Amino acid sequence: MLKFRKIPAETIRRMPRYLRAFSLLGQEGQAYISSQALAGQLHLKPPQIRKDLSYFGDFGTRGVGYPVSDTARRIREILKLDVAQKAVLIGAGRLGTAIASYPGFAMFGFDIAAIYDNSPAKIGKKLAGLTIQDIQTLSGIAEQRIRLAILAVPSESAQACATLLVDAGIRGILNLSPSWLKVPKRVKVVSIDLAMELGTLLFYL
Amino acid sequence: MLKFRKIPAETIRRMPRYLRAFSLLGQEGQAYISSQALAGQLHLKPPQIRKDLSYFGDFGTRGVGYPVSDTARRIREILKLDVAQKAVLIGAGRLGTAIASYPGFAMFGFDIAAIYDNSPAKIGKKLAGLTIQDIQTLSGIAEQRIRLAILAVPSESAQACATLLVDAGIRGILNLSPSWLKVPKRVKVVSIDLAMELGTLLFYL
DNA sequence: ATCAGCTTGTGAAAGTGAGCACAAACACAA
DNA sequence: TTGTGTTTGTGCTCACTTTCACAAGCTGAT
Repeated sequence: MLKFRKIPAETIRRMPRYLRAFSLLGQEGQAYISSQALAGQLHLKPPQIRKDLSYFGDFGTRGVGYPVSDTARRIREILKLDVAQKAVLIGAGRLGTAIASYPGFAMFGFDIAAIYDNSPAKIGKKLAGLTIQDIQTLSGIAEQRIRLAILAVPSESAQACATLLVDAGIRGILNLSPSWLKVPKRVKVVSIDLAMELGTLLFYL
Repeated sequence: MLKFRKIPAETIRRMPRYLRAFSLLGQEGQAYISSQALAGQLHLKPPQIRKDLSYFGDFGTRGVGYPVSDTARRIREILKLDVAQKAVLIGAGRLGTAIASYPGFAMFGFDIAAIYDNSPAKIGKKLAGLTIQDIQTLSGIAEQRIRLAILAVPSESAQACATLLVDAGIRGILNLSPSWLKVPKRVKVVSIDLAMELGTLLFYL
């Protein structure tokens, strides 16, 4: 039964990992998997997986485990990946190029629908099958119903781009620069800071 | 006074952000900054900053704040960045190329000293001033005293590369593929999973 | 139908981290 | 020297997260 208690942020973060695991198991033709077996693969504890999934309803069958394809489908719905999600990529530099062709997005039915940059040298060129467009024309994406953006620009330009994105109606930003973006509360930002992770590594060295 | 209590992992993760902030303030010529002013910049609460720094000793002066250049220097020591840290990059694909020229590393005195790949088409070519070497010759890095590796290969190859790295004496791995690496306990792994962050974003959309 | 063997879902406990509130300490003015 | 205003360092409390332990429920064999 679906609970109304608040779902922990950490649980949400793990859901894509579960989805990946269930998708892979489905491709291998496995019909069921127990929390214990899955925990072995993902290097988590079994109760954590059970509790995480239970926040969204009763996924499993006692004595049997979790039905692989059905659970994968339900997690896709939870993450809104049952419908193809379009995203816009800002920045066609080296990082943007890498992102544009990142194979990991495809598995999630994730689709980069447009690429923007501010460099005249890049505008008009092709990248991953898309024509790089002028960032000044960004407001045009409003009609395309794109709600997500991936921001792969230097940190100096990050805030300016973020403001443009918000004005263009974007609802979520994946920020790959080490800067904090000031956006309205309705817009969700997730930042990945390479140096931050590297620092962790160095300390424990 | 230096505490002997265990330092929270989350504190460690924030240290590189503090270092970046103090470095920038130093370049601007500011001599002191209070936890309140710094909290405003980093979007944290002042007590968090004070508590984080206090784990490593008494950095500040009451009534004045934190001495910018001195604190930056001490954080560099804590993160072992007072000596230039060499790292090896595995994977010269699009992501590897982006990493090789990522400007964020330079600020931290971080130095990519060698690049390896398994593709005959890439071996021998130049990337960011370095010649791409055959991954089969990876054991050669042992003499160079490189302790860190950045793993930018497809997830299928990640575990095989990680094993090679461990055998070559690497102590820390920054894993950019969405896979869990099985390594001896003495080796520290930090993974960045783009799809995981994206999933978070989608849920809150 | 009953029982043994698993596995899920979950209340409660333990562990971890964040934020408040205040004493201690410093600078500067009178 | 004393007083005012500021800022750090930290004990304590609250909130969040993980883990345990076990009842409830399913399967297949006897």
